[in-house]
Order: sequence, then C-alpha cells, then structure tokens
Amino acid sequence: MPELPEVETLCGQLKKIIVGEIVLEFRIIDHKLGGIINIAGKRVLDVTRQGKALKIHTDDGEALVLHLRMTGRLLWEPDFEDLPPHARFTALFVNGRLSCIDPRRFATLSKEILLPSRTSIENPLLDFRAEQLFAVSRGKKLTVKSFLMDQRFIAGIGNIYTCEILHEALLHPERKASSLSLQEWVRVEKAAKRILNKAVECRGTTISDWRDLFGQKGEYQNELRVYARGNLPCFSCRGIIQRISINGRGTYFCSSCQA
DNA sequence: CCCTATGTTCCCAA
DNA sequence: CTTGGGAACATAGG
Repeated sequence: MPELPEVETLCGQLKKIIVGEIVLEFRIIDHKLGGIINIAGKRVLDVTRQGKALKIHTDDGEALVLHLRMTGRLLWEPDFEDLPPHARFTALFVNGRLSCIDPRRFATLSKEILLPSRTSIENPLLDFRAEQLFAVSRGKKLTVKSFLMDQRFIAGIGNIYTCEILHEALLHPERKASSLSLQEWVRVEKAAKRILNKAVECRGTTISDWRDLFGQKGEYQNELRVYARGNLPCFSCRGIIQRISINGRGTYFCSSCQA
C-alpha cells in the first residue's frame, strides 16, 4: 500500500517521537518476519526513508530496514493494552508502543537495504532529473508506466502515483519508455515533483486502508485525477477515464488527453 | 466462486 | 546473458 509519500509521512512522524529514545522491548509476533533481528536495548539515532523502505538507525551503527509492501502499516499508541489486529511486531518505548500491522503479511524486516541494484534516482523528491531518465530509458522496450514503477530506475513511485504523474504529463501509459523525447521526460519530472510533494503534504492517499502513524487518513485521495476513476469524466477534457491492465496492475488514464 | 488490492521476487520464454 | 511478462506470496473485501 505505501508508496514514497506514505513512507515519507511515517518517517517524519516517527522521527519526532523515537529519535533519542531507547527500545525497551522488541517483540516479533509473526515469525515470517525472521526471529533474528532484535533492537531491544538500543537507542534510536535517526529514522530515514530510502525509496519505499523505512530505516531505523540505532546507536550500534546498524539499521532496522522495514518494507511495508502492500498492506503494511505502522501505528503509534501512547496508551495501549491488547495488540492491534494483524500486529506483526511491536517496539516498546518509554512514552508509547510502536506496532507494525500487516494483514497480508508481505512486509519484510532486514538489516540491509534491499534495492536490487544501484538506482539512478534515489529520492525523486529532490534528485529527479529528466536528462537521467531520458538517458537510462534509451533502448528500453518496456512501457513508460513500467519504467516509472521499476525501483532500479527511480525508487519510490508505485501504481497510484504513476497513473497520476502520466496523466499530468499528458502521456499514454503504454508508450514505450524509449519513445519519449527529452521534452516529454521534462513533463514527467515536473509532474512527479509536484504530485509527490503535494501527496507528502497531504499525508498520503487513503483509498481503503492506508493510515498514518496515528491512525489518521491521508488527504491526497481528494486530489486524484485518474486513479480509481474508471468510466468517470476526465477533469481536464471531459473524456472518459479508461481502465486497462499493465503487468497485472490496474492502470487508469484518459485516452483523450494522454497520447 | 469470481475479481481486485498503494509491492517485490522468482521463473520462464523470447 | 539479458529483458520483460506473468505467477506467486497471503488475506480481506466487493
């Protein structure tokens, strides 16, 4: 469920609460996460985001890397009793309890960042460069949508925000990545920076179950132009939003203004 | 029963 | 060997 804006939201909220604090107790509830990692007794030095991964840096020089995948959530409770439903691990601090909740159990914990290889763009909020995208996309036969979602090229963009970015950039999602001109990549850069930053301000997109660290819904669902709007009129041109499948993912676009 | 779901990884064919 | 597409993972909801 979480893409860059959602993870960035959790990162900022968590940083304010746990940096400088000691982990009093760390409990793995879902053993699928691996029983080896334990940060009990360590002090949190920093909380950072890399792509869609959240990193909790501790005073022994290590970092706990959490990837929430599809349905992972983090919940902070100052006062607490029973575990929340679908809790997968908990970390107890002097001022509250942090729980990872994940019904589908796809979330992963590790010590190392798991990006496949060196990414071209590590943080699209800051580093997004149209020239890089143009260069890297030369000779690629995949669609521009698959390209934007491929974490090896750009880390952090997922299905919802790709659809929104391509709509704002006026690009058909099935265009081959190699067919885009530099000028078209500039449109992608502008759209991505605006949308991702706005989505962070909005604390993410709550379509179904996304909640921030305190259980609050995001606000970016009110800004969506195409995602989950199949058969509805395009806000820009009044064409009808189409829904197709690309690599098995629901893809929404306006066939009238996205060429 | 069917399909869908904000992600990644593995397998296989071209 | 490389690239890209689909299945698998596990669960809930419509």
